[in-house]
Amino acid sequence: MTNQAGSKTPQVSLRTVERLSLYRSILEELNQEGAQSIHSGQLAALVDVTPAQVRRDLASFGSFGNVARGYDVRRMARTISEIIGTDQVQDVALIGVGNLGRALLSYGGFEERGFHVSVAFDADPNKAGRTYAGRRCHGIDELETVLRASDIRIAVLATRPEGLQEIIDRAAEAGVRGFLNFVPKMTTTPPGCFIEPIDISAKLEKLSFLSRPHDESRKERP
Amino acid sequence: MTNQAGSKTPQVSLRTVERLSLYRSILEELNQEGAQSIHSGQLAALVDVTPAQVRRDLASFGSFGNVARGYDVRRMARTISEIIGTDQVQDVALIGVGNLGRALLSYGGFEERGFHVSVAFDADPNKAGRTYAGRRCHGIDELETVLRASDIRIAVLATRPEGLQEIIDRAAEAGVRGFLNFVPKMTTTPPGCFIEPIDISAKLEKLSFLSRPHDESRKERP
DNA sequence: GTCTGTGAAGCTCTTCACAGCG
DNA sequence: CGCTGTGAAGAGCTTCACAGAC
Repeated sequence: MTNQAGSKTPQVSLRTVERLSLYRSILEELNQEGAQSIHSGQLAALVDVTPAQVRRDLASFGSFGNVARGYDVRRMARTISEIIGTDQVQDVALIGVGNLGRALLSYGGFEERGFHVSVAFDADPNKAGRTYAGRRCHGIDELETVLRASDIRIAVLATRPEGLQEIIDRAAEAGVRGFLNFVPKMTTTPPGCFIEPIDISAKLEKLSFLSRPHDESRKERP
Repeated sequence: MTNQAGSKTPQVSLRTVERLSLYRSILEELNQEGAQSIHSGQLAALVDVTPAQVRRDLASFGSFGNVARGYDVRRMARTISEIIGTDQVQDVALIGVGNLGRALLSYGGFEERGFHVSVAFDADPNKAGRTYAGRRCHGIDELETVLRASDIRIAVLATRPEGLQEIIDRAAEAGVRGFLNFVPKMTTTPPGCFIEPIDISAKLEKLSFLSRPHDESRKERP
C-alpha cells in the first residue's frame, strides 16, 4: 500500500488516532472477555461508526485482517498501543493541585490506560512539600529540575490562568512535548509541542446550542 | 445564499459553533477592556485561525460587519450568546459527586460562562442529604422529580461506569437533552438527545501519539 | 487604499462499491 | 457465499481571491 517510498511518514490522520483510542479500549475489553477475533462490522457497531471507517482506520497502518476471522483482538490491541505509544507506562506531570488537580490525582482511570501521574507541582508555597494522593507536591521553582530528572514528556495543566504561558514555556524547555490543558485560556504553543485544550465550558456551550428547543434536522452523534 | 426556502434551518456547522465559543470569550474580554470594534484579522490572530474563517463563521448567521470598523464587539458577543443559548443563565445538574464531581462543583468557571450547577445527585446514600459547595446532594431516587422541578436541560455525568446508561435514559425521560459525559464508557444516545464525551485518557493517548520521538512533518495546532 | 461577504477552488475525511481471497 | 482492502465518488470544511462598500 505504499505510503511514501522509504520515508518515516506514518500518515495516520488525527481523526483516526482518536478513534484508535476507542478501538483499543473496546478491544481490551473484548480480550478480557475471551474474544479472539472480530469483524469490522461488529467493532463498528460497538464504537458507532461505519464498517468502512473501521477497515480504513485499521488498514492505514498496514493490513492485519484475515478474511475468514476478521481481526485478531489481542494483536490489534497491542499494535494500536504501539502506534499510540502506550505499550509502556508513561509518566505524566500534573501542574496545579487545586480542586481539579486533586480530583485528577485521585482518578484511577489513567493507570488503566497506561499513564502514571508521577509528579505534581503547585505555585502555592503552602502546597509545596505536602503530599496529595501519595504524590509529593513540588514547588514551581523545582519545575525544570524534577521534569528533567523524571524525563517527563506529557504534562496536565490545571493551574490558574495567570502565568500559564510561562509554565508552558518552561516545561517545554525542560523536555515536555504534550500538554493537556484544562485552563480556559488561549496559549501559544512552543515549537515542536502539542497542546490539547479541554474547555469544559465550551463543551457546555456546544450542548446548549445543540439542545435548544427548535433544531429538528440534526444528527444525534456529532 | 439561500439556505432552504422558508425553513427554520440555522445551518451553523458544529465546527463553527465550537469556534463561536472561542470568539465569544475573546469578545467578552475585549469588551471589558473597552474595545468597541474589531477586524476579522485581529480576531483571527487572537483565536489562531485564518481571517477568512472568522468572516465565514460570523457571516454564517447573517452579516454584521461594517467595512470601515469591522465588527461591533458588544453586539457580536450578544448575538453569539443568543445563538448558543447562553444569553440567560442555564441551570445544569451534576450527577455523581465523587472526586471529579466535587471538583466541578467548586469550579467557578461555569458561572462566568452562563451556567449554574444548581443540583447534584449521587447514588451513594451517605452522600445524599449532605451539602457540597453549597449545593444539596440528592439521592438518585429523586432524579426525575428534581430534574423536572428545576426544568433542567443539561446534565454533567461524573458517576461510576456502572449504571450510567440507566441514569442517562432516566434523565432524558425527565427532560434532559444534553449530557456532558466524563465517564469513559460507551453509551447509547436517547432520541433527541446529545452526548458530549470528555475522555481524558483518550486525549492523553492522542498527545502520546503526537509527541512520540519521530514524527517530523506535522502541524503544531491540531 | 482597507475590509467585508462570498463564489469557487482546494483539501481532508468518509462512504460506496467492488475485486480478490478464503 | 462473507469479509477485507482500496480506488473512486461524495460530503464537509477551509482557504483563496475578488467584487463591492466605504
